[in-house]
Amino acid sequence: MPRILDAAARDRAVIDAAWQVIAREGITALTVRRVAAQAGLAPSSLRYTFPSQAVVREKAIIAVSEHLSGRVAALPAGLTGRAWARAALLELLPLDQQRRLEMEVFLAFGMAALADETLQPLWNATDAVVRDVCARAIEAAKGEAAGGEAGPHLDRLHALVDGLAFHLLVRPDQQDGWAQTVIDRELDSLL
Amino acid sequence: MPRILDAAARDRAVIDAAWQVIAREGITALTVRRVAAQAGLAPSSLRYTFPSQAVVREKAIIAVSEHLSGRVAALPAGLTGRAWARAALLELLPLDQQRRLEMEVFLAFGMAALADETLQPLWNATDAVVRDVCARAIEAAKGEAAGGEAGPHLDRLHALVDGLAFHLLVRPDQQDGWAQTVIDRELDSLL
DNA sequence: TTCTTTTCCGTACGACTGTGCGACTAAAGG
DNA sequence: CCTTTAGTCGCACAGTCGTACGGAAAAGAA
Repeated sequence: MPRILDAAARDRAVIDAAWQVIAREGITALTVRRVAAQAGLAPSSLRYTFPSQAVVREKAIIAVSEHLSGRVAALPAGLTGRAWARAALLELLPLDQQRRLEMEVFLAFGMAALADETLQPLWNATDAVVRDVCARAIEAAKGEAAGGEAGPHLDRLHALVDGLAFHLLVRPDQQDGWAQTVIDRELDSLL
Repeated sequence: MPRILDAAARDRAVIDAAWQVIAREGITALTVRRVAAQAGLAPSSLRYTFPSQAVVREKAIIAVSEHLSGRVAALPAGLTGRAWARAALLELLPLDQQRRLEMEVFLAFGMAALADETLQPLWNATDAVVRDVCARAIEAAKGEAAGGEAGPHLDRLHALVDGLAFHLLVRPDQQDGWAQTVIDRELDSLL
């Protein structure tokens, strides 16, 4: 067995290349050849671990949900209650380059999934991660006295978070603290 | 001068075809050949009035802003204050097939414009229409006593409207009055 | 009728796409 | 040394893309 390939590292490199291509050229440009070029591979080499374009798409969107839930799980253990809610929700917004990349891929696939039903289960799973973070943020912010009808609050917060993410991507000429302020007011309104 | 072409009717037909293609197959499939087929034209005939793919894209996104502002302007004249604000904001949500089509095209171009800077001025103009409707809704809901700092409220409402639109597209399995309820609560919170 | 102008469309070209296939290379076991 | 095997990659095929070009068709003007 020669030249053992670190499959996980290869996956990470290719997925990162796919994200870069999506962010720079749009999801239309997510082609085997472009991803391979971005990753520094020959297209035929890329196909050794990603046998088809569909696999590239699938792993790229799955990686978004893994990154999101991983980052929320890695929040400082000391955070509780409203502080945790605030920090968790901010992990869902494109407030730095890394989060911007993730949200760009997330929303691009969300629109793509509208027309490509093979993408829907994967994207819905990622969407469910976001929704779950929102739900836990509501619980945390409300304190122990939770329960009741979380439906309207959750729908509203979830829509607001995705709307904020979209606006931060598409209208980056905002002053810095804007989105945080909106989140803070939303948390206030929960009480 | 033979066979006089109704340029406006042709434009409408082609733009509608482009919208249908985007809604059914995604913005990746917005090709000259597919739009022509959807419009019942030969690709070469389409190019007589739409000389390039870029023109198709441009007219398709411009038409969104025209439809949106036209529909808001056509609201019953009797509506004022909060009732007008509610009705105007609901025109920005995909609550029927026509509005769904418009918002699907609007958001698809919004993501596409992230990677195609030639699309940005046109999409920003459409975004400005949405934002203007939000601003006027805030004024109307607040009553005559307007002025002051509309900034945070506007940013928040605008993000909420686009987030609601996105969620209605992508998670259509909601009970009916959900989005209206969210809008009503948002209008309440303005007072 | 013939002309003239507008509209339509068939055809072709080069570029790019996803994918299949087979040859090649490099390293570990014998 | 040779063999085996995981990994790399060149090449080719068929399909689609945007676009250019030139001729056919249609209808009012003469």
